[in-house]
Amino acid sequence: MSEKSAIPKKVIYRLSTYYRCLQRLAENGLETVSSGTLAKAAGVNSSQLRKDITYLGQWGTRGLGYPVETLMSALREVLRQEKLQPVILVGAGNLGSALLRYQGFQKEGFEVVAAFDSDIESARKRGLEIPLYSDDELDDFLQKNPVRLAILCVPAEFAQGVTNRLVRAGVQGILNFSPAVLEVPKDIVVNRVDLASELENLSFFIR
Amino acid sequence: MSEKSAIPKKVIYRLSTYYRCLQRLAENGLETVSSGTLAKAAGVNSSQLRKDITYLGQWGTRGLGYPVETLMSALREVLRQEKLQPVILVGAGNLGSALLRYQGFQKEGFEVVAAFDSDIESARKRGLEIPLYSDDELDDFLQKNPVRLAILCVPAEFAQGVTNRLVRAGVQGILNFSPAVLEVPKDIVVNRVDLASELENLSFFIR
DNA sequence: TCGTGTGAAGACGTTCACAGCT
DNA sequence: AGCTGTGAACGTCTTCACACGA
Repeated sequence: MSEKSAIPKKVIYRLSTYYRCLQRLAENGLETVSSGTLAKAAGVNSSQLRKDITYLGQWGTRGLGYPVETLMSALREVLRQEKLQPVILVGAGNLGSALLRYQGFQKEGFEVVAAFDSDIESARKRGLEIPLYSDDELDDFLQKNPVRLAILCVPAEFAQGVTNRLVRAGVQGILNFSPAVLEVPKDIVVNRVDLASELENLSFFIR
Repeated sequence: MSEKSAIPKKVIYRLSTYYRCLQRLAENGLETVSSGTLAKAAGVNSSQLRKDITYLGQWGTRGLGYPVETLMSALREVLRQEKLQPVILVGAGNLGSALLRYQGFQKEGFEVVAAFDSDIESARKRGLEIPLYSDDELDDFLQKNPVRLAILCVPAEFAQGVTNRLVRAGVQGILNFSPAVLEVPKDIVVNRVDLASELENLSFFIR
């Protein structure tokens, strides 16, 4: 994990949640909000929320609460939502093309600029609107268009190989949807999302 | 969270990972594996792995390691992978229908038995092969087909309402893809997967 | 000697409780 | 009085280090 910032990963996730809650409050015309109110909306303890927010500096007014707009722009800055971030997606199979059709990333400030697949013909058949390239063109593409974030949806057995190429080409963050555990240099960040594990986990905890 | 079991949530996630790593090892004909080897494959510390495994009982042989097959069946039992689990999906919009096309849940022992959407006509146009119903039929369906797990992909503003109906109809675990924070009775388990937050998080930690 | 199982230590994250500002 | 900011207490998770069995 990068040593640049002292904000823990868990806090960053919560800050995203706070931001979304603030958006709703702002839509309702609210101008200030107390830690208690915002905490309830975000499903956390109010002192945790206060502590999380002090990572951004001191924005609150004692006796009053936090100014909604100011807090939101502080969050946007920390979360790098200020500008559109380009992202590539590797592995346009079932899950990959599913994610491409899903427009949620775009809405949150990310633009998927290209997709790569080893079997470009099958991938084409899925009728996607994003520029689609063969795996072989990955290195070329990244040389011409430096992109720092990649979404990885290839089968587990290819995940490490593709990862190595991504890292060599300068990608610094990988959102890994394959069930594989990736080995990367320690300045590269990997977030794994394992959909099957999430269901498995639920299935364990119900009764 | 259910009090039935003393195994922490984080451990359950790791057990899923160990299981997948063991599958690979078993394919290669390995019969026993040491904590060190398996830990490396799973990307964790070896004493953590040993501690996690003792939640299942004592399966290892000192000086030798763990018997691969035995350990796998112990894991299958704990993770409830023994039998196919029925699941419903609510919200067949962009993300929902994307997940339906993705066959990964099926592969891991879950069967999506039905999908629900408020706008059944638009949803039909997406050409899905799973039985598709209107939201109104949710309660009826669950009365006739008790299902304990639901995947929730509706927009944030409808998430709490749908959740309430799911809970009333007997659903006990919800995999929540909407960015909303859900309020549920404490015997109901919710796992949230927020795709945009995952990218945001990466984007924060790179440099 | 090799590798598990585990108490103890340490790191990390959360909650409490209250001083101090408005 | 209301609410933030924060040290201190508490709890949880991870790692260490070593006794003990094969």
